[in-house]
Amino acid sequence: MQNRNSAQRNLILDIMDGNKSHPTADQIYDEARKVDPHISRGTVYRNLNLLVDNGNLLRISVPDGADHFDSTLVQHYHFYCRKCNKVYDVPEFCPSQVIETEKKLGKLGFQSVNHNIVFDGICPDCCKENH
Amino acid sequence: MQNRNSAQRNLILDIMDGNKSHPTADQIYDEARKVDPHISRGTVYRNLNLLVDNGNLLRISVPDGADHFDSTLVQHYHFYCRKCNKVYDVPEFCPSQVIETEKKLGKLGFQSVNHNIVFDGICPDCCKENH
DNA sequence: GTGCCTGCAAAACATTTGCAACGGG
DNA sequence: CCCGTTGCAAATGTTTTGCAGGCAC
Repeated sequence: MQNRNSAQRNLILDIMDGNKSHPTADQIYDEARKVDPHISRGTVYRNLNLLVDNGNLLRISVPDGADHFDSTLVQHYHFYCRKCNKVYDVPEFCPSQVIETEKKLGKLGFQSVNHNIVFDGICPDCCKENH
Repeated sequence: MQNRNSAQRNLILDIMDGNKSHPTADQIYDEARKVDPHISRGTVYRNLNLLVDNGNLLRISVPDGADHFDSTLVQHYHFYCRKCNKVYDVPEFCPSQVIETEKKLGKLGFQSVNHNIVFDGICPDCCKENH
C-alpha cells in the first residue's frame, strides 16, 4: 500500500523535524492545531502510527501514560524525569555490550532485534525546585 | 511507612512472587479474581502503584498500552515481542558502559538515576508461526 | 477510635475505529 | 475513478478517583 501525499502528514513531519522536545501525541496535536485548526486527533494518531511504521519517527514508551515521539533517527538514548515527565536525550555512548546481547538474542531465535535504553530519575530542573 | 496489612495486597504479592510472565495489571486482576472473586480493579491498580513505589515490584513500560509488572528485583533486562506483546527476561550481562553513562548523568545534575533496557523484535514462538 | 483500605461506579485519560465525504495520482 | 486519507464522534482500553463503609492496629 502506497502512502499518498497529505497536508496533515506533512504538517506533523514539519512539527517533528528538528524538534528535540519529545512531545506526546496530544502535544503534537495542539501544535498542529495552531497551524491547521481543523486537524483532528484521529488524524494525528493515525499519522504518528504510520510514520513510526515507516521508520520516519521513533516511539518512546515511558511510564507516564502517553507515548512520546522523536524524529532523531540515529542511535541514541533517553532520560525520563519521574517528576515533570519530560524526556531528554542522553549524550551518546557506544554500547558494544548491548550490541553483543542483541546478537546473542538472535542466536536464541529472536528476530529483528532492536533495543532501547531509558534512564530515569529526577532532572536537574526538578532537583533545583526542591530548594 | 504506615502501610497496613491487607489480604488483597498479600494476594497480589503471592501472585507476583516467582512469577516470570510479566503480567499486566488486568492479567493480575484476573488471577486475583480466581482466588478472591470480590477484589476490585481499583484495589489492584492502587496496590500495584503502592508496591512499585515501595520497591516491591518493577513497572515495565512497553508500547502495547498496558504496563507490565515484574517481581524480579535484581538487575536484569527485558525483551518485548512486537507481535504477541509478551515480555521475556534477557540473559544477564554486565553493562559497565551503561553504568558509566549513569555516573555521567549524575555529574550533569540528574539525580536518583536508574536505567532500563528493553530489547524488542519478534520472539521465537511468533517466528515459528510464520511457517 | 483513627485513618489506611476496600468495593463500586464514575471519571479521566490515551488511543482506535466506523463511516461518509474529500481529494491525490 | 480508485482508494488512501480526513473529520467527527463513538467506542475501546487503561488507569485514577470520590465516596461510604470496613478493618487493621
